[in-house]
Amino acid sequence: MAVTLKEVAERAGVSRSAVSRTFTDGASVSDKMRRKVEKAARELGYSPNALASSLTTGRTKLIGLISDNFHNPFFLKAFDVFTSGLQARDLRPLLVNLTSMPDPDDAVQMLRQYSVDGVIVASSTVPPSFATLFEKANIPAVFAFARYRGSANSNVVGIDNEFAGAFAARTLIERGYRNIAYLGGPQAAVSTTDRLKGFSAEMASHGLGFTHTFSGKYSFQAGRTEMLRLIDQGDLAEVYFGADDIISIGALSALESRGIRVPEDVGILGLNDLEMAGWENINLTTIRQPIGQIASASVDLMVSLLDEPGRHPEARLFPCTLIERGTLKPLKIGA
Amino acid sequence: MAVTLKEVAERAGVSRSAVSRTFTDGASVSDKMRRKVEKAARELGYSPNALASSLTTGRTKLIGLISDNFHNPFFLKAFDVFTSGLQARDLRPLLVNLTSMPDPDDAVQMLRQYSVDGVIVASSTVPPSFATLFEKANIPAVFAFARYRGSANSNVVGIDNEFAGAFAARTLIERGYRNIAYLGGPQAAVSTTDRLKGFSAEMASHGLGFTHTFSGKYSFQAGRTEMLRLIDQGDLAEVYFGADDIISIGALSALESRGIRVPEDVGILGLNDLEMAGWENINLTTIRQPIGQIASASVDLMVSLLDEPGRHPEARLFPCTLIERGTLKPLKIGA
DNA sequence: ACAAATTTTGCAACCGGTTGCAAATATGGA
DNA sequence: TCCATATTTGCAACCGGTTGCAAAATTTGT
Repeated sequence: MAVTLKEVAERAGVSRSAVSRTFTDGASVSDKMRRKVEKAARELGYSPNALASSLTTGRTKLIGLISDNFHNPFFLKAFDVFTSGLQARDLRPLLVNLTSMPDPDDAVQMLRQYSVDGVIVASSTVPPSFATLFEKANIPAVFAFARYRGSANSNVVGIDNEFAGAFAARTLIERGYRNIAYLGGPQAAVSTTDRLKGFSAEMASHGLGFTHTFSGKYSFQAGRTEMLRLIDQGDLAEVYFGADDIISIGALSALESRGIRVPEDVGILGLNDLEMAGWENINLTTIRQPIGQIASASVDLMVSLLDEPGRHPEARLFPCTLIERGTLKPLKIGA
Repeated sequence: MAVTLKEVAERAGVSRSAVSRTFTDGASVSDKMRRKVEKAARELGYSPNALASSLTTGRTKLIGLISDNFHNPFFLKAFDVFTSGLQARDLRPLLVNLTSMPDPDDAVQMLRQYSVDGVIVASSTVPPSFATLFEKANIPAVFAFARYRGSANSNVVGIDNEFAGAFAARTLIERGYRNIAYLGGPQAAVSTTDRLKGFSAEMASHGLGFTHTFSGKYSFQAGRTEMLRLIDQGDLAEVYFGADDIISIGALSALESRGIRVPEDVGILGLNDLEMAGWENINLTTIRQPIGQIASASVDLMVSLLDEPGRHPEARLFPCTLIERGTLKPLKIGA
């Protein structure tokens, strides 16, 4: 159907190799030849078949982009940066939606079949099997928004979730809160559990206890439902650290719908700094995770991995900062 | 690097064709043979190379998914449905972010090189060149959330934007509003201009005039900025139809930040019914565009196109419904 | 103008599969 | 049991490119 190299060669009256060479840069072709071939190619509307060439070159320029979070708006930004970053480097994202796969390991299998050059896993609820499966398949993998295992044995880009949890606890304590609670995302998400771990350690180091609960998903509804449950159960804490903005915004909505004032009656601290957190009608105080930087660094790391196959696994962690808005009582000056 | 068909054939002591056949269903292989081959394949960890086979079969099962809207959360939902729908049908989405391409036509070129079986264009600001380019390249294309041209000469799935605009006007007029304005998205988006067209016609048929302005993008900030401009310019209308929820929510935020009450001082009507529109802290009255259905129908249509190449172009349009929330004054009973 | 060095070109094998066709094997009927 | 028929298997060519190698053409030096 499509025009092939052979047809171009015939029309230009040259060998197939010659045509191939004019379309691979760095190959030796005379100007005369190049012009002849380009003319024929233009006339025929030829464009080389990337997949056929991948067969011999061993590179498809396909990068698997795996995610399982299509409910948190956070990922739209991430997708934007991932895709434009990959494209800018002449790589193409093959998107995999883990949510709708019966067995997550099928994703690995599928990406193998499509000979992707590498994989970016953008998820914090990723099955632990992934790292080893990709390693066994010899596919370089970058885990974005994932857990940093201390001894970096896989490529990780993100924040230090334990640190972020501790930072949250410290922030709340500094604000004078004592009756503090942790409102997590899904228990299966390493982001939620690691943040809890750091949060817990920091609380303990101040001699404070706290309660914690989980929402089933990283979604508005999950956060809202969980907070409604807490309200109905009575005995609210003075402040909640929601392990993600989308959870926190859901919680905020639950509080509002029950007439509980924020931050006067209950405080909320989020994490992420979603665009929505800054909307006037939400105005959530939160800890900022630099989403764009993380996505962008993940692509950079992927490219390094491709250039330098034997490379040591590396973790790239970014700092978090507090974004002061309206859902926490202010820091008392001089307190 | 990876295990090939040939190695499996050697280990199983059979021909390469035999191995190929056990992995393509509908091929004639005896049970004995199948078992032998599967055993060898399992031992070697073989998985067939989808790209190599595409070379002879002419099908890659790759579907280009083109979009240029990575700011409107609306698309996250769309992506979710697109990707899971495609996966469920054994197709793989190759994502293209138009925003970051210097020349949109490059996208077509790229997708040709990767021999995609089809393309889903999810955008309402798509260059008109696309339809013809894909047709010339003989790649079936579905335009989701796009303009329905009356005489369907391309495959379109979405809503009837002119009708939706008229519906909006009618709704506002029924509510007793007379000083009405239209707050559009980007002028380049056919969704914005078509909605305006229908809106305009309906207003005219009631003998009413109205003003309209555009926001540069479909984004919160664009809507907010434009509404701030309108406020500062003085002379606000009684009600605004925001051509998209994200624009409307931005406008809402602008009004709130200036102490203008909604719906008492100014009314807002959105379009889309984003998840956020339903959040208590936003509570936007809006016209619902069935995003999931549209995405899902787009995938269905794509599959039909693949099964039946000579098929006539078709438009699938979905109805819109009003979602009553808190940003419009109520319909007076018996009025 | 000629030989040596350099560049350009084409041949042919290969990448990892598929598939039409004919040979080989299995099945059924009498 | 033997032959006709149906099924399974392997051969070899092909899909659309790439690439090592040697032959052909060009450039360089003198």
